[in-house]
Amino acid sequence: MAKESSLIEEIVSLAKRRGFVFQSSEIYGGLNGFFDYGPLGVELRKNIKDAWWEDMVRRRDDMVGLDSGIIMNPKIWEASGHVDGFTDPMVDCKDSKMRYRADQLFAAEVKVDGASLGWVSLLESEKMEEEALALAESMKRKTATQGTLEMLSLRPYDELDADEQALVPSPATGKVGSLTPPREFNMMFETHVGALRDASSVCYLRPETAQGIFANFKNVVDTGRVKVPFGIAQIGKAFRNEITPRNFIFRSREFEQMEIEYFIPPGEDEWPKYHREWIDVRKAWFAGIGLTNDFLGEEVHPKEKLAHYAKACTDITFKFPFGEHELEGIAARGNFDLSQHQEHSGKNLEYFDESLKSKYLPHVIEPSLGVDRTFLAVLCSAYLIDEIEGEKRTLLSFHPRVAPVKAGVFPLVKNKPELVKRARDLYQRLQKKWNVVYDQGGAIGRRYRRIDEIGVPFGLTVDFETIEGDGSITVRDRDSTKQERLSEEEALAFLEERINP
RNA sequence: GCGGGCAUAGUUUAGCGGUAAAACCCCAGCCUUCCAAGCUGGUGUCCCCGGUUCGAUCCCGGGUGCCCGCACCA
Repeated sequence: MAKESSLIEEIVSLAKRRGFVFQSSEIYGGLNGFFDYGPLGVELRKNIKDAWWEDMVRRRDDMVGLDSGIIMNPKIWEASGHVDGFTDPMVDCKDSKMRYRADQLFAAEVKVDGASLGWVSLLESEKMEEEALALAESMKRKTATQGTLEMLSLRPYDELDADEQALVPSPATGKVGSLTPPREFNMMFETHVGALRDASSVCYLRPETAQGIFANFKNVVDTGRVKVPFGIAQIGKAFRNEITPRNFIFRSREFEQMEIEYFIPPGEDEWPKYHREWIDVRKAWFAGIGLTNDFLGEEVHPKEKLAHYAKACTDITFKFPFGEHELEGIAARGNFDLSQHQEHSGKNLEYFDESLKSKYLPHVIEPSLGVDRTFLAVLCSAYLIDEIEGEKRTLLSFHPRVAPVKAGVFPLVKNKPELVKRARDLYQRLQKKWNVVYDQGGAIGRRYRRIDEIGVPFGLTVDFETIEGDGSITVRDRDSTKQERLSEEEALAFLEERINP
C-alpha cells in the first residue's frame, strides 16, 4: 500500500515537473478540487479528445456531434431530476462518524400521559413503526415510568425544528446531542443570469453534458438526416460540487466529459445487444489509445443499486495506483430522459420510425466518460521506470496517437553548423504536421532521456551520414531505444503510420 | 464533513529561536561523432494570516492545501 501510494505521488510529481498538471490557483494557496493543465497536459488532453471524436463520431456513419452550452434553462435540471436529487440534506453523528440522509432518518417523541421521556430515532424502513414502538417501550421500562404510552408520530429529521433536532439521539449510539443539524450537500453549482440576483435568476452550471443532448434531440432529428439507431456525441466541461474531491484529478469539481447518447428502438429485446456492443467498442478504444489491458475491467452495477430509471449500467474500470475505479459508465437509461423533457417542456419529442411506421420515444444507451480520468489512466499506463546500461530511466510510454509531443529533432552535436541547419530544416518540416520539439543542448543521450520523460515516441537525429553520406537520418524508438536509419521520406511515412493509425 | 499525518528551490529532501543548505532538474556559454560525461555562470517572498518574542521558517492559534482512513459520490 505504501508502495502504491508513492507511485501516484511520483506520477503527480512528474506531472507537475514536466508541465502536465498544476494545482489550480497555486500561487494563492490552491483551490480544493480544481486543476490546471500545463503545456504538455493541454496537448495530451486535446489528443485524447481528438482520438475519441475521430473514432466515435467521424469514422462512424451513425453518429453526429453537438456542442451545447454549460448554462441552460434551469427547467432542464428540474426535468432531469438533478434539482431534487442534488439537494439531499445530510446529518452526521459526531461520535460514530456515521452519515445519514436527513429525509431517511426518522424520529418521534416518546410521551407517557403527556409527559415527555425523550426521543427515539431510526432509519426509514417498512418496519420502522414497529421498531420505533419497541424502542419507546424499552425507554419507558428503563425509566420505570407508569402510565399509557401515547401514539408515536414519526417524522423525518429535516422536518423537525432546531429545538426538536437537538433532542434526537443518534441511531448508532442512542446518545442525545451527537447529531449535527441537517446540512445541504448541493452538488450543482449555482449562478445568476442577468444583472438582478433573485430566485428567478438562478441557473446552474451543468453537472453533466448529457442533458444538453436530450434537450437538442428534436433539433438534431429535424435537421440531421439521422435514423434510429443513431447517436449524438458531445465533449464539454461539467461541474459538480463534490463533497470530497480526492485522488489528484480523478474526482475534481470541474471536469470534462465525453458523452454519447445512442438512441435505439424501444423494446425489452433491443437494448441488451446495443448495450453489450457499446461496452465492447469502448473497451477496445481504451486499449487502442494505450491503456494497459490488464488494468481494464468491467463492473456490472447490481440491480438494487441502479437509479430507478436505469435498466442496466456497466462501468469500465481501471486499476489506478490508488485502487480500481470507474473510467466510463455505460448505462441503459430507457426513455426516462426524453419522456421527462417531453413532459416538462410540453413539446412532443417522439420519433417517427419509417421502417416500423410508428412513433415512439427512443430508448438510449449512454457511454459517458471523463477526459480527466482518461488522462490519468493514460498517464498511469505510460509511467515506467526501466534500466539502460545500469542507469535508471523514467519514461512515459504514451501511444504515439496521444503523445503530447510526437518527435524530437536533434543535430548530433551543435557546434557543426551544417548539422544544425539540416536538423532545423527537418524540424520546421515536421512542425507543419505535428507537435515536435527541437533540442541541441547537451549530449545526445541526455536529450533522448529528456524526451523519454515527457513521452515523445520518436527521436530523429541528423548526423554526419545525413549531410555527407546517403542523407539518411536516425530514428530512435523511445520504448526499445533501438535506432534505425531511414531516408527523410521514409521517416515521415514511418511516423505518419504510427501517429495516425 | 469527521479523525490522523504533513507543508523548506521546479523536484526530492536536510537544517536552525539570530538574514537558509545539498542533490537532481532547468536556463546561458564552452566542450562533445548516438543514450542523464565534464567545466563556468544563473534562478529561492521556508503555504497564508495573526500571537508570543528584542528577533519566528522554527514555538502557539486560526486558515488554506496535500496524503491516509471513515462517510459521501443523484
